[in-house]
Amino acid sequence: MKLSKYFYVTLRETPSDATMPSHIFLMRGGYIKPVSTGIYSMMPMGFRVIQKIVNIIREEMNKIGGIEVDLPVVQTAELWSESGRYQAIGEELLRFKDRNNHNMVLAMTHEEAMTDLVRYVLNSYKQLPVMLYQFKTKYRDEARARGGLIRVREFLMKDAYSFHTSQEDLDRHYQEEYDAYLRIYRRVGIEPVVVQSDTGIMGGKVAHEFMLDTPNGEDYLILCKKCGYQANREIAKFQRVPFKGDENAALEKVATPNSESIDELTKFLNVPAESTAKCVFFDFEGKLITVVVPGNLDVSEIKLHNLLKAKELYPAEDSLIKACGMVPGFASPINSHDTRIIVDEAIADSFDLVTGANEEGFHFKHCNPKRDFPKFEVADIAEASEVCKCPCCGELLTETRGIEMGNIFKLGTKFSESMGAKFLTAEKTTAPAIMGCYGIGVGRLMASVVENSHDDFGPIWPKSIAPFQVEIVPIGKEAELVELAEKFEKELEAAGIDVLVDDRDERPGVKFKDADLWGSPVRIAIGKKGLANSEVEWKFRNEKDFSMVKVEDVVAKAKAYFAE
RNA sequence: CGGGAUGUAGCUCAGCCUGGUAGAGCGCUUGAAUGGGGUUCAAGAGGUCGCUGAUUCGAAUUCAGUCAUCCCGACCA
Repeated sequence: MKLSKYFYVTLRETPSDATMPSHIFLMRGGYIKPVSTGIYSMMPMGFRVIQKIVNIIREEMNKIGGIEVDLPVVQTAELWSESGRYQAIGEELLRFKDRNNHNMVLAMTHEEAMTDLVRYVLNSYKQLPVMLYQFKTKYRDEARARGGLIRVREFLMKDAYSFHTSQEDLDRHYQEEYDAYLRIYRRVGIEPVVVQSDTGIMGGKVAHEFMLDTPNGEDYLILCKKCGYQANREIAKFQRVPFKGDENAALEKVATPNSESIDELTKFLNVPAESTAKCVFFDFEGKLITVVVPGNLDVSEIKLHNLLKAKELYPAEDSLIKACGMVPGFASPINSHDTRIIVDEAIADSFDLVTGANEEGFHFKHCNPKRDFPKFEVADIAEASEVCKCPCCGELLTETRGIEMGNIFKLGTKFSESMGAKFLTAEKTTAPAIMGCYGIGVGRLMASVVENSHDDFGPIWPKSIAPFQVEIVPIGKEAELVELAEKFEKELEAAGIDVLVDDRDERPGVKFKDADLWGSPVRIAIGKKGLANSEVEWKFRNEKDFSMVKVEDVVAKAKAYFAE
């Protein structure tokens, strides 16, 4: 490809609204063009990368028996009502009416449509297992799109769905998907961190997320460096270390003026945070939920969501807290009423705690929850952090941040049951198919690769997905330079290598800066000086220095490098 | 949905406080010199200052509303 005939743009300056490296370089290199919040056009440079990622994923899906299909984005509300998700999902699902006034949605995922397809065909256990997948646009009306392609509203996703006759067969295939995912990420140069994750609106029990470990990540990950326990912080478990002082000491009210926060309280009383019981309040369907966790930990709202099976959960207003007999800032379940009390496991086994007295400016010392609290439930409700111990081996946990590049779920029969994707077993009984689903956001993966691999000048693409694998840069416009560039272009393309020739009448500096933004693994500069010795300059994008290569060796060297 | 900020040339921004003929750099067009990390010179093209309304003799500038975009938080298969 000759650059003079291509459709491209590069930006000299960083767009004012971009902060993440992937966003900056995808904009500056002319890979993407914003159209609206979280909605982007793919320009030719970006589309080339997307297509290469798609091909890698397709190869790996086919390897494990996947069969490609293509389902619609525009779907009826009726279909989503069958699974219950038309009602269960909030504003993230974009709803609208067609000209006949029918309620419609833009699909944010395809479990319903895929289950609908399978039930149309499925009769017998002999047809299972089957795994269907597609590359399809999803629309999610995100409350807050951000970070270029990291979190968008419209995006291309590879979504796969498997259907099985038994849990064992799902387990077997789930492992195949897991392994295929590892191969996919490694082929684009990323070693993912795989964590246990929440199943959210998908339902199901087991799920894993494939994360890029990066300080720019939106998700928090809890890792054990010793035994390998890895989980999304949302659901991470940890060993409780109950605080145990004097079990029999009587409640004692102490004045704690201006000590509304745990920080102020522990300083005032000179006690450790883990010896305090912190109350956090939520409004669940109009009723007050009182959650009690150790003062050094936070409540995991996801764990609470799952425990309550809540669709919506909000922080409680002070008026609601007071109506139940508690005083914000000085609260505890002691003497409260009309509230469901959920106590973290650590608190349930602790005693001699400091907690609120439900009176402005006062706390209780020596609180023993089992003795002093009204009836309460015990649950794993606190959020894991770096002060917590591994649930498996007891080692101190570490925390890092990640970008979710993909996920896999064991769905079970949530959709097949509700939508009637059933089959006749060998025993002549009817059973719903057992399902799994597996997703990869293609654009987010492209951005993740840039986050993972770039320098101050642009992306450093792996050769598997670089828009062009070789960029040829003639320095000057003498006929012999141009002719040699064309010769290289023809011969390399004949060898199946993607080549970009910068045939513009531009200064070398301009060409090199642009080449860095396009990140080809190999750059070949053809200059008069080198040509005097029949040599050209060969430079790897990920190395600082270049080497001189004889003109006659260039094509063979490139072939060898890209054959690796 | 809360909090903060920004909308002026293709891009990055100044001008606004204190109202009076629309600015710079880069990019683009033409010409010339140059030619190994965004070179230089000359001549040009390009903007109803996000939109609507109000105040005023006069609004990019003041006021009100509205739309859009970004950042932080909430939310997020």
